[in-house]
Amino acid sequence: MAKFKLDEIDHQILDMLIENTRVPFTDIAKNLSISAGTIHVRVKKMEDAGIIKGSSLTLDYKKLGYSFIAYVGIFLQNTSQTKFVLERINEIPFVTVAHITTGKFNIFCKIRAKNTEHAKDIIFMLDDIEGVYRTETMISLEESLNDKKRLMHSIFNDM
Amino acid sequence: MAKFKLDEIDHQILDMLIENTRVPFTDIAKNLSISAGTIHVRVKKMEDAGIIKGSSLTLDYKKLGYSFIAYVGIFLQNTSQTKFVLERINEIPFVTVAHITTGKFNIFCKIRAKNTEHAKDIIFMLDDIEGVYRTETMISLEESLNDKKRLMHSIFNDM
DNA sequence: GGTGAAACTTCTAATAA
DNA sequence: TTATTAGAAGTTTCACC
Repeated sequence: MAKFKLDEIDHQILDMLIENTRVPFTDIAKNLSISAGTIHVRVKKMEDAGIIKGSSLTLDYKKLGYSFIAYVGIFLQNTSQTKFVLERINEIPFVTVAHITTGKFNIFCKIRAKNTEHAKDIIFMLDDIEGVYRTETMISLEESLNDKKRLMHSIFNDM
Repeated sequence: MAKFKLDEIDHQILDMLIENTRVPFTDIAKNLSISAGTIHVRVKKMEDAGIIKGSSLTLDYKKLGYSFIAYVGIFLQNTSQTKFVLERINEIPFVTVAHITTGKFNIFCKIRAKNTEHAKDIIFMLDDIEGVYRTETMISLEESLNDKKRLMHSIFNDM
């Protein structure tokens, strides 16, 4: 996958959009002292290049009653079942992300649940998938998300 | 944390905004056959309630040259150092999320790097934090993200 | 590459129902 | 709570640097 070249202006545009995707292009334009038309063209270019894949809301799942997070490591009976099991896992909506991994586990996923009771149901669903040998759960007591903007700065300064 | 009540209309508004935060309110209004003003009021209400915490871009990190993902489990010498170590971890921009966990590890984090060489540097940084006893790395060979919209449907239908 | 202005679209807040 | 409305604001295109 080729590395796409972003210049300082692209980077500053991304910086503002990362914080708030609905910030008006006119505001970005004022901030960077360039025209709104240019912002539009550059954002479009980054979208066309696939750098910007989309945008999404950040929701407060705790307020929605989903405050339980856990990671579940999955051991398979046989690695040939990886694809099949992964597909089954992805059918469970409360699994937010799944990885095929090297190391201890064959598959590794993150779940978001209402509470321990609900998490238990989800883990049992994972255990019940054909080909799953056993699972190992790590409950998150506290999540701390890192700043996306800071990651982008690091990426950018490395280019 | 109280569970916030969303009705069917709120839910459908979120559905559209989750897919694309810049979708015009007039489009949402047309889709739901209600006025754009109402969309505006409802979105504002969800923002005020903190349900919508913000919005962010989905970027293609692979295209930016960052295709390496790994999870790192951290064992501490002493759990009293948890807060201190977590703070040091959060200073590393390539750590995208960190959790205090029960189970095998004391702290568990996800890193995003350019390649194995770069990942090695990050893991060494983690190892070098005062209070870290040892780390265990799981490399992601393939990541599959679950659909946010589907999670919201499950949450919504459960209300 | 970028600008600036025109034409078009969307937002937002006040008012009314 | 929702709809309407109208002025303000934002987006997008395009001729021209």
